[in-house]
Amino acid sequence: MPRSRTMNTSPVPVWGLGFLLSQVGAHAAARFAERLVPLNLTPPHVGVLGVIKHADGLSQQALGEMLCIFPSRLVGLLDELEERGLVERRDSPTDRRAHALYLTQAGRDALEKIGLIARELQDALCAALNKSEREQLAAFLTRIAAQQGLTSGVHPGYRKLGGAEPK
Amino acid sequence: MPRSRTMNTSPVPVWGLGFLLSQVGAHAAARFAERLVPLNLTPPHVGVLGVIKHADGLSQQALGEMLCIFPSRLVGLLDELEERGLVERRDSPTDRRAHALYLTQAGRDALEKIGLIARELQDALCAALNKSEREQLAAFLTRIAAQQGLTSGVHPGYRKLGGAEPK
DNA sequence: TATTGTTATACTCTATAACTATA
DNA sequence: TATAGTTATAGAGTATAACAATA
Repeated sequence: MPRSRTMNTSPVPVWGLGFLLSQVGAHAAARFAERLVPLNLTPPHVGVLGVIKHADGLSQQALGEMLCIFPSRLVGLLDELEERGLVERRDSPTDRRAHALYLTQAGRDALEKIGLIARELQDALCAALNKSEREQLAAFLTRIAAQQGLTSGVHPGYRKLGGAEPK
Repeated sequence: MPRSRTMNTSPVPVWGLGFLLSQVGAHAAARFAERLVPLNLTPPHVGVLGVIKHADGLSQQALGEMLCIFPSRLVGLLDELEERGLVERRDSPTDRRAHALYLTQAGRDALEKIGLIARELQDALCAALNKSEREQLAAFLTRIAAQQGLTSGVHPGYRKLGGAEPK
């Protein structure tokens, strides 16, 4: 009886594709967080920056809904980003209760660096795959994400509660 | 200029394959945890059960090293599994300080149910892919996991600190 | 003196609730 | 009366440190 080509040398059972997705995904997330440390940022910070970049002037309320982050949590994240000079809270022109969020130049620069980090990480993670395999993998994951109702750019790890989607 | 087939309808930027892996992986993990709730178990519990099944009689020390879990944390996890009647702490025959860990019949039954849950989840997660695509995806992820030094069955989420591998 | 498992404590992250000021 | 943002508080999960029994 022939052994399978990918022999299991581990002391523990294999839980299938679900486990594999989760395992590799957690690894990717950990490596990303690691590479953000020199920038003094965390993945949720990056999520916030990314949304503001593409929706300049939005309110904290709107931002929280997009990322499924509680308003109270956003306060801290934005405080940190503002301290570091990456984000500005301006007064909303239409509602004196609300803030309008903007990236500073430093914020845009940081996003550039983050994009570079993400590309380097992608290369490192996919070292085992050639170009066409990477494209296939991306296509598979994109289809899964779409079918599962995941929103592009919204990480379940930002979420409040069980990973609900933004409205 | 033709639009790509997988149009990005999101309010936020796409961070590439690393983000996609992490996003889909976190989703898979959340859905798995969700399906474990009726069994009154969490993913770390499952990791522990899986290792004990394949290394009956091992010590807490050894178990912790395999899963990269701190001994003090293991105490709580094992307390819960013992309370639920899934695991037994017997006296080690060779070292009166140590415990030898064993699954009960209920523990083995629970692992059966968990296996079923994992297979159902896999089907749900991969609804967008046909059989051969799932196999390709599994092959890609297995290669990535191997190249990245991940140990089969050891989830980075169990880990102490930055996702180090077991010795 | 080192190691096994335990307990007690602290720390990090996130959610909940209460509050202020506007609308 | 409801909403935007804030503050204060609490909870979950995990790491660190100190400890008793045994090696």
